Amino acid sequence: MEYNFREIEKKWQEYWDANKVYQVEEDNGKPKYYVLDMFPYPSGAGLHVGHPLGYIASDIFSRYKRLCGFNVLHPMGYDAYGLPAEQYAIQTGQHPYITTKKNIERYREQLDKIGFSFDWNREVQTCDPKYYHWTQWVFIKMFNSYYCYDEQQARPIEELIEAFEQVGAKPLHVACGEEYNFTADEWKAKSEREKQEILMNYRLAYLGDTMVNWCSALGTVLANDEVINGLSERGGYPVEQKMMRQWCLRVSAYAQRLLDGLNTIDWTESLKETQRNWIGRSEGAELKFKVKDSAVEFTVFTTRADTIFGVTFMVLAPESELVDTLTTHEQRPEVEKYLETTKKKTERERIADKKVTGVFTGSYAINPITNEAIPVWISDYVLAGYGTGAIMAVPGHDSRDYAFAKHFNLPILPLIEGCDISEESFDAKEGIMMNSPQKGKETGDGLILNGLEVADAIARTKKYIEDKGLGKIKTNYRLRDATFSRQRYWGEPFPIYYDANGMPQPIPMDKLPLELPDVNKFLPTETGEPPLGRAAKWAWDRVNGKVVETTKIDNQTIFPLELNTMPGFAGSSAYYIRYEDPHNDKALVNKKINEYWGHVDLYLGGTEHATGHLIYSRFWNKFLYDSGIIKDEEPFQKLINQGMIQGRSNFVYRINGTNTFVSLNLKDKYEVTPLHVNVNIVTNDSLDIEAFRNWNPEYKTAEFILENDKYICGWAVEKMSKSMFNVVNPDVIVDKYGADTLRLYEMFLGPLEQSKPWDTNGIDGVHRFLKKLLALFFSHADTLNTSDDKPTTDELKSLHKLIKKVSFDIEHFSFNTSVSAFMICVNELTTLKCNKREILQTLLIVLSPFAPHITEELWHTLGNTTTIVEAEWPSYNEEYLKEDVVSYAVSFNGKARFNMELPAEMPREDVEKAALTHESAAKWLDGKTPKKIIIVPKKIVNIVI
RNA sequence: GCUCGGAUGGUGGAAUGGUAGACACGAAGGACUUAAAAUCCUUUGGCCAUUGCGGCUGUGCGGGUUCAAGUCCCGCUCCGAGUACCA
Repeated sequence: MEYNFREIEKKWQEYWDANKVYQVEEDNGKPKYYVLDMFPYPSGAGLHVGHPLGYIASDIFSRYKRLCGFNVLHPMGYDAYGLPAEQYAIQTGQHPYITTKKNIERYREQLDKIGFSFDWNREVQTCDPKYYHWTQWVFIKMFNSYYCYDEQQARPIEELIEAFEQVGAKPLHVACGEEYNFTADEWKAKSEREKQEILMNYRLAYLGDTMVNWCSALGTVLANDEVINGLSERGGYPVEQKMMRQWCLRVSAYAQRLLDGLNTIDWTESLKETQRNWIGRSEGAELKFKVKDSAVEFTVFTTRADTIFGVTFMVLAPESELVDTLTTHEQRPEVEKYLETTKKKTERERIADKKVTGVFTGSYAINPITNEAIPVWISDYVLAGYGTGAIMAVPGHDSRDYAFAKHFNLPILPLIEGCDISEESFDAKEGIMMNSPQKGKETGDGLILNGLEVADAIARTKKYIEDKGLGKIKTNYRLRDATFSRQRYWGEPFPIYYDANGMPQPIPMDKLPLELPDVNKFLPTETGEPPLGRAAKWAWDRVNGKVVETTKIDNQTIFPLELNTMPGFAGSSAYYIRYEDPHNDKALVNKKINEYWGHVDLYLGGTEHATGHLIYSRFWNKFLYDSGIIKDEEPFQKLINQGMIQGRSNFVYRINGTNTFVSLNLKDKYEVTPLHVNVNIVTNDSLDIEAFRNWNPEYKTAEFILENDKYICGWAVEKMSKSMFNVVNPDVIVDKYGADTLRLYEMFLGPLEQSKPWDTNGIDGVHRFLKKLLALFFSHADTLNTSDDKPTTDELKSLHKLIKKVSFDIEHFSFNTSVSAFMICVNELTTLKCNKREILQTLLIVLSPFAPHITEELWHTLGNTTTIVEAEWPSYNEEYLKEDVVSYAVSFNGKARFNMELPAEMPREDVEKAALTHESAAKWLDGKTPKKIIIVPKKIVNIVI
């Protein structure tokens, strides 16, 4: 029987498509299960062999859940806004929409070949106005909301206005960018414009002057997670800090809930840890310092309140507003010179430059506990964006303060008994306090920490600070608000126009979507405005509620529209919700439908989204939850990170100065240069010499020194990339071996969550397995050769062992060992010459999630008229797994020595006796009486001598 | 620096504290064949013995707990990932 996978796979893919086999609807009679893959950005290179890894795993799981009786939602779509299409547009003038559309078609073609069970009826594309309608809608809702800490949720902004009118700002406990203390009367006295400006500090989507990561090469700002080591994630261009007026999302308001939520979801510990670090909660205290001979006061944040007696100087960030106030006349020239040099440095240079720099302000601060005057310095090692932008420096116990003190010759005071600070600071939070206060410097009813453990000293000091009103206990988070503006064309337009006061106003919800306008070029304008500044038709007619020509702007009825667009994560933050109800043009999602599908039960994707998409999406989701739009607070219940597939590059070795190539194991005899060779012309590390000659004209006349008549290539694991010639397309594999082989092989490669190189060396084994499977069904004459006889015990044993193993493995995402189990089972059945219909039929069901095409084909060959998708997952029967005869391993002092076969039901004493009287036992016992005999359920008899 | 992973044959990788190396690749030998492909069979961690069918050793290194450790505990080494002037 020939395994004609091309014909089989084409036939069933067409059948599933024509009969809408994988379309799902809400069904209250069945439990739901939602399996989601991170949707891909459709790049021009197409899918490589790494992409489908997660998709195959999730598809296996979906198919399994379906067979178990769940109503499975398993959709797919495209994250279609992104930089590459726009960069390509800038270079070629081709509209990003065209590029994107073409790439999506290619992706779809590649995906279809692998036989996924996606419900394509639910496909979404983030660049589709019908989709981004709801991205814009959520943005307006965020604009019209603020965050209330008392209720721990987002509330409509009208409630805040009402509170201002009744009690003013001071008593409110809400998230805001700037602290206000106005009274209700003061609020009422403010102008409309002033009110709007104040409200902007409370909105969850707000326009704010913030330090942004500005990338001039890309001409846009970037979010924190898009910057890696001071370079842009895309392209690796330098990024500098710049003050800009930008749209931001108040993600920081949700910091605590984002942290708490991690305890309720089933993610890997390492991913949760990454998010915890990113959120960066730190508990400490804010402490007020008075400035000597001045009314000025400023606050610092510290987690080490216990070190207050070791503060020998203060440091301000260069960007701090206090710099100007605290700089004395004499110091001003020097300070200004310093500010000038730090401003010129990019973030990257600041980090890279390990040199200690700083300047004295001329002012002194008063330590609120010791009342000592200490100098205030400025240095760029203090960040403006964290805490208060000012610190109390404790050089004895902080390495950065230590380096600074050493450099500028400032005093260093040890505070912990027995610590050695002659070479470096003692940063550990442990030990017994001393010098707190120093001998002879005790004050009145002062604080005494000497003799306390650090942890107790921190607690005591915090309490003292609060009791005396010197400051307050404070929790800080590292998590910043997300900058939400991009100076780009290919993104969602903001549904915002600017009124006569220059204040942003959302366009009415019922006028959404606000469609992305056409532009003649995709670059920023000559005056430096974003590309949307080129749009001819990009002004808002408030009266008629529509977009009109830009030339008509009069700031009376026609207003300018926002020129920025939204970042990549805007469209990917709620796509999972949209899949639930993708065609709804009245709401993001119908409430009843969301009641049914709820959150994603299983989410599969790469770790690279840990601090980007997976934070934003959780934030976005919590906001929608607060607004009563969806029912679950956490979007992704269980999350599995599939590992990356790396490339496995092949090398040929050219003898220097010749066009002769020498095989791997002979290369040491020559002076050679290794060269990358296209992995697609190498099989099992053996080079296809003809293909190599044709690959590149340079090698047309190449000569070879072979070993065993073969040219063996060297190899290395590298990133999969075009330049290494190691990119493997899934289609190539599908054409050569079929989709079922690809699916099985990708799973067989190793544990799902582990990164591993793509290596086709073992693919023949998996392909062979499918051929063996076919052979079980057919006689040599290509005719179906199955029997309706009752299966034997051995056959049932083999089958039930398989069902048990595969069920367990799928639930635990251990797909690689499942594939092994199939191979073992088919080998056993082949040995048993099993052709029993009952056995084979069940085998097909269990295999079908992994290899849907061939199982479907055989399923029908056996005479079934429904698809295998409608079958029922079999349960296993322990009865069949019992053994009649048990093989015991007999060990002496834990070391196994011999085996013996005994009836399964034999009592313990008889097993012991059999072990001791076994002919092989005498040698090990050597006449001694055993001290102890242990029989464990694992069929091991351990005899302790 | 900090946090989290990981280390098992020539290779990818199996092993709820219980016969380490399942399964697969590769390699070697053999069968079929004029030959090749395909297919099938045998061997395959290392060392020794292979005209005694056995012995020793072995999961990065050093200790420990246990009748029994790849697995648990303590201390290292190396590799990978994330993160970093976060006070």
